[in-house]
Amino acid sequence: MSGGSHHHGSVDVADIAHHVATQLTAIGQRFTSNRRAIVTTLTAAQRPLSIPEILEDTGLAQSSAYRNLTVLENAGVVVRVTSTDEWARFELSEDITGHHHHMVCHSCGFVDDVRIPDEIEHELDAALARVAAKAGFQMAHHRLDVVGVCKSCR
Amino acid sequence: MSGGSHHHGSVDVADIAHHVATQLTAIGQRFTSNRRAIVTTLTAAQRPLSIPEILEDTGLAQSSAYRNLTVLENAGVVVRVTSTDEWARFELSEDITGHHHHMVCHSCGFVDDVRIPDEIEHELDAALARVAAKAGFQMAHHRLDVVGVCKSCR
DNA sequence: ATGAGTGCAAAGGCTTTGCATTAGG
DNA sequence: CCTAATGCAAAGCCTTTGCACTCAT
Repeated sequence: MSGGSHHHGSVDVADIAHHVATQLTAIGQRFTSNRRAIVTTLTAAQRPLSIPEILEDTGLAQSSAYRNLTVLENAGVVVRVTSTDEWARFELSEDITGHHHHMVCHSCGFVDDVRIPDEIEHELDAALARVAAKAGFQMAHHRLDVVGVCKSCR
Repeated sequence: MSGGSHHHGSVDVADIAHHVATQLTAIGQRFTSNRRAIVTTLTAAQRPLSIPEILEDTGLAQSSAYRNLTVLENAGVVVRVTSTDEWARFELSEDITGHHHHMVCHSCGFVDDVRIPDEIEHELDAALARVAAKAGFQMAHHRLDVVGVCKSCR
């Protein structure tokens, strides 16, 4: 409801639901209450969440969580994030949150969002596209993680 | 034996075995023939390999591969790399190969090494350390992947 | 001889899938 | 009504572990 405007290319928080509904409709899927619950939880978290965290917050069945997250992933509104532990994490796509990167805790697997200056971002992206193309690789996007120790594990 | 000198901070290829032996000894482990086979395979590959690839190349039992890779990881000479598929990949540590990043194929999971100009690397590292610290995160290192489509999948 | 390493098979743990039931259009 | 979604339980799949055997010191 409030405080979402510090994201770079994000849609306004109040429009997230509408955006998600549109994306789901586009692939012939409904915006059910469970899917709404997941989106609400992810929106509030402002960071990638693990399945246990999502289940605790939404009360969904495990299989429903996995299945709906897959649907939301196919709709392009959720992405799967890799941490250092054995759990997958899920967050809203950059269409919604704006481009950002992650800090992952090597000790507990906690993941938080982080943003770097646009100038460095652009330089980096250009350099990556260049070296990738030289290797016959067609770049879609880049992933950048800070690996380290989080506040609570220090 | 030849052509390893283009790595940035790498040890000479001929010294890898010696380096690995030293690292293993330091943690009270032996440099067995299976471990030597894994190191040889990873050295030749010049890119992160999956377990099936390692097994095919070395003929090891699956459990031996996993166990020895864990030992080599603890010795600091092998690192586990995340791709887009369900398989873990393993490669020699940057102590041996020099600092680099990865291009991962979103279609088949193939991973190859890639390097970016030092200047950008340093800028990036400084920026990351800065924003991480501001968030109470102690950065150990960064991970940077190009995600896209590899030569064979285009 | 003696402890580490090896390989086979079984178990673990996250994720996916089958199936009967429920709910939304 | 009728298809999609849900939840429980079971199955899958990568990875780890138990255990007996082998090898190196």
